[in-house]
Amino acid sequence: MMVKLTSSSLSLKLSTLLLLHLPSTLLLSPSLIPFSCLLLLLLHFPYSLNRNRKHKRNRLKRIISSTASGMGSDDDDDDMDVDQANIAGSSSRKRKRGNRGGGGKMMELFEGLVRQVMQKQAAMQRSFLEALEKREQERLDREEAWKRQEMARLAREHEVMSQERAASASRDAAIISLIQKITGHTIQLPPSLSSQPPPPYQPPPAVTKRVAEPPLSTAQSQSQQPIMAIPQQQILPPPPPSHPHPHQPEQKQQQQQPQPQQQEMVMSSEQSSLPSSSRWPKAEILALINLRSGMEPRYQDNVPKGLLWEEISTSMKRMGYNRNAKRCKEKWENINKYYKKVKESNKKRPQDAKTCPYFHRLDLLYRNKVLGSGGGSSTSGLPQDQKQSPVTAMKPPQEGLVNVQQTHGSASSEEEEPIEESPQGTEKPEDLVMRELIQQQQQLQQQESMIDEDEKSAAFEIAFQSPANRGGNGHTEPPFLTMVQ
DNA sequence: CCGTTTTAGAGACCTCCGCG
DNA sequence: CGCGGAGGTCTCTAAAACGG
Repeated sequence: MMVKLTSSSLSLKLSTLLLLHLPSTLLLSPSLIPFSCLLLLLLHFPYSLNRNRKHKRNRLKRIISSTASGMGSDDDDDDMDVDQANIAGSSSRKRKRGNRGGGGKMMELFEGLVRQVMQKQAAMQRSFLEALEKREQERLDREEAWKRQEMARLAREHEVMSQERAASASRDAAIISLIQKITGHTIQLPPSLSSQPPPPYQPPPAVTKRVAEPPLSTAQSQSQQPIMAIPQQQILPPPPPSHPHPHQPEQKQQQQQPQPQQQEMVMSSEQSSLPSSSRWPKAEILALINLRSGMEPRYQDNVPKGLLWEEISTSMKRMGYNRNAKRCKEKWENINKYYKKVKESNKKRPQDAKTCPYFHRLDLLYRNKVLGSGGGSSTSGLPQDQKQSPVTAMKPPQEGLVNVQQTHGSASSEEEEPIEESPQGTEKPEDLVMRELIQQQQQLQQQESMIDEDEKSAAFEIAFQSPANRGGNGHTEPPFLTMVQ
């Protein structure tokens, strides 16, 4: 009876302990599994006692006593002890002696075992929590280090940007002073640009995007100052109209106009490698207009036109376009013819002017009297608004400045007429180059007398450094500060 | 998406006219 | 009469438009 009570109370304790601790114990420590199996086996005993009380009471006593004696020496042999107790019925007399006081020992034994389990589990929980805390601390340390690195990087970038901005500002100042010295005019800088304080910080993605945009300018692209358009227009390249040697102006142009020529050469390289087809590529037409308009002043006298077209053909061949003089002359007449035809008919042309990209150039040439009565065309068919007096054709530098400011997107209706039908936003780089060339030629005639040779060459260099980098839409910055470097 | 049709741009050639 | 410029016309071609 005492054994029964003891067993039932012990089973209650063990079941509670097992419910509380056994799952985690089993999970955390595989070495404790045999011991847990023993506990489960012990939980089964009350049912057995209830079923066969009379028959199995002695048997239970034997089992418990044998188990207690066996577990004292070796925990691993618990199952074997139970089986041995069941089997060894013949040696019951020996085991009766050892049965006295077995309940108290078992209690102590199981309590000790439970305590061990709980201690082990607590130790494992502590180590687990310590590991978690350690990992969390490491993660926080890494985050802190990364934040510090990011802050340092941003600070470095900001500093570099500030330095670049300062350098470009100093270059601008030097160039503007030089231009003022050359031209004798005081340059009115746009207040938003001249007095613009540097922004406190620009996010790096925007800066990198802007730097990557202009393909030809590398170091100057950071300056991002449309200011540079002003000196470009006030400094004039000197293609001398009355030069004794007809070939030299083109050579000079090609030497001192590296970027536009490079552009055109790149554009024409794939075309010029092959014999020129019947169709004139756009770059070729533009080159023809450029050459023809550039030679116009030299052939206004009694010079035979055959020489002119031979020279143009030679220049075209130098640029990679294989066109003979007859073809050049024919093409020139055709484009003028078509231009006038369209102008007379007032036909609505598509704004993109994809098929006739040189219209605005011709428009400008006619308007500026670069192409006057000669040049394979007459102004008889032109609309009246395109006929201007030579006074308006020879614009002072300030008008050129206005023109370029329009080119760069600033809205100004002061010009007598929009340059052409195409909006400013769709203008292409070569168009800008051509327009600048024309304006430079006009302004040159005015300023030739007041510019000595050294200043002229310097101005020429400055002016021709930039046009190809100005981009077509006015969004890219004109990096004319290449000359400073 | 693909084939066909339409349309405008452009090349080539010719003729006419003015001028020296 | 030769030369240069202008005008006209034919033809080709590429892009746009359109329909199945």
